[in-house]
Amino acid sequence: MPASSIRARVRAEMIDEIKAVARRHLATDGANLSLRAVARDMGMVSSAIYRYFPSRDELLTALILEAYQALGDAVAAAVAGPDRLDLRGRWHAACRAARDWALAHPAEYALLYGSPVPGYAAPDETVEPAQRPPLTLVGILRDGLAAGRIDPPAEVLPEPVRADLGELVAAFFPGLPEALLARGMAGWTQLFGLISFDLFGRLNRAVPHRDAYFEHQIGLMADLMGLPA
Amino acid sequence: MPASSIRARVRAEMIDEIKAVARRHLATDGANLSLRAVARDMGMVSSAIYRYFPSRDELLTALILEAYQALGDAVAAAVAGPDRLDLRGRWHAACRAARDWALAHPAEYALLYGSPVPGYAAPDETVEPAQRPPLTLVGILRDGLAAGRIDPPAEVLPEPVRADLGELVAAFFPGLPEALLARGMAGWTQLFGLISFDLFGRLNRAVPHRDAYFEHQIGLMADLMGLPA
DNA sequence: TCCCGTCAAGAGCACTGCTCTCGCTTTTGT
DNA sequence: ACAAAAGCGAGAGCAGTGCTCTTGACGGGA
Repeated sequence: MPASSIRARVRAEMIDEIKAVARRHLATDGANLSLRAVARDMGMVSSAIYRYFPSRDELLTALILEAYQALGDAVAAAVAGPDRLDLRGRWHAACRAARDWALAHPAEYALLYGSPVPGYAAPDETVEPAQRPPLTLVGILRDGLAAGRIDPPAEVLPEPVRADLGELVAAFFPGLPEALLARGMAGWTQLFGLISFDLFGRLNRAVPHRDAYFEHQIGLMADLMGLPA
Repeated sequence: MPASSIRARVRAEMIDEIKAVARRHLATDGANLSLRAVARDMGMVSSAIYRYFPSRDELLTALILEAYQALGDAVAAAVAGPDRLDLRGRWHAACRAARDWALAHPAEYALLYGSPVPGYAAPDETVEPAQRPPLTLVGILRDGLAAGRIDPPAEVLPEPVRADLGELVAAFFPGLPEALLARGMAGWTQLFGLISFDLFGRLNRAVPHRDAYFEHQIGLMADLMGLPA
């Protein structure tokens, strides 16, 4: 008796192939990719797809999970590249990795960070992978603070904000000043905004040299977060 | 002979009603609203809609244009409220107006700033209205600089960035230092990111008090842009 | 060997955007 | 005032969609 029966093996390969074909369709059709078209591309009848994914939304969820995984891995790998205390280098590397991944997989990025798909509600299993990129970014600040290379911001946060961020600090970065977390989240927000504007064509006419623009704007946020030059 | 014939009057009313019904459907169906459903809601047959909008995309374009107009008006009105030299007040008012409009019209905001609709290419007529909000925001910086209340940033921009932003400066804000424009665009990017994260549910679990969070993060960007307290 | 579970296939339902034709009414030109 | 032209709603129809259900064939565990 094989550890995985022939059936199970074939089934796993089928699922992988469906996801691969669906990813291709995602690039042209966005979130309303067609199961029938995927089935056609695979030489099967549409109803057969439902043996592997009980609905179109489940297929979407699988693609979303894989995309989060890929983006999270890319950012994590980038952040681990430079010396641990080269804060600015790590910040830039992480941001660049996120943007590069997005430019290489625009449809998947849009699926993750674009408008929510009308009838679709992201299941809970997506929340943890979705948190990885911002957590990785803020991790740079944690490291810098621990090494004494970042001075925590002087400002005191107004109350409801401090309490909310305090919960996040307690859960993910014990000891991190809330004001520093706030600046880290600003950096993450800016990164998302820069990538989205770029990808969704908002800079098309205005800024021809988008790589350089991105690097500079990312550097501005590094200043705001207090990363030493 | 009436200045506008009965037919023309009825036609204009029809177009308005179609847009109104479509806006309602937008809220539930997002960008894939259905012409047939709109027609059903109006008690007509689907083919009749095509007398008024030659395609679904044209209807979308009309909705997009009106949405840009509404958002642009809201931001412009907010910016004109406070004293002209109350830079921080104007910045906060403008950002708040944009967010309020987005929260009141989430589907329309998603149409403007969410993932691009798959088969749809925004016609040229949308580019000017799309520029209004950021131009209004940077206008605050122009006013502050002219009044001597903002010190232009000390940094020198790396070359391709300076040249690109120089074109924008020449076109829209003659005399404005490119570095200041860069910071204004960072503010606009951050505003878009904050609203999107809020609207697309990315803060749901993490930040319960989103109004206060928004105000604080917007204030951070005011600091970055050099707005005096 | 037998039988149960899995599979692909096909038909079918309700829906979509869009086109075309058919009559009817309003507007326009003479 | 009358006819031609243009605008209009209704309906049928085409190709496509997600999804369900039934049918028949095949493989693997007992």
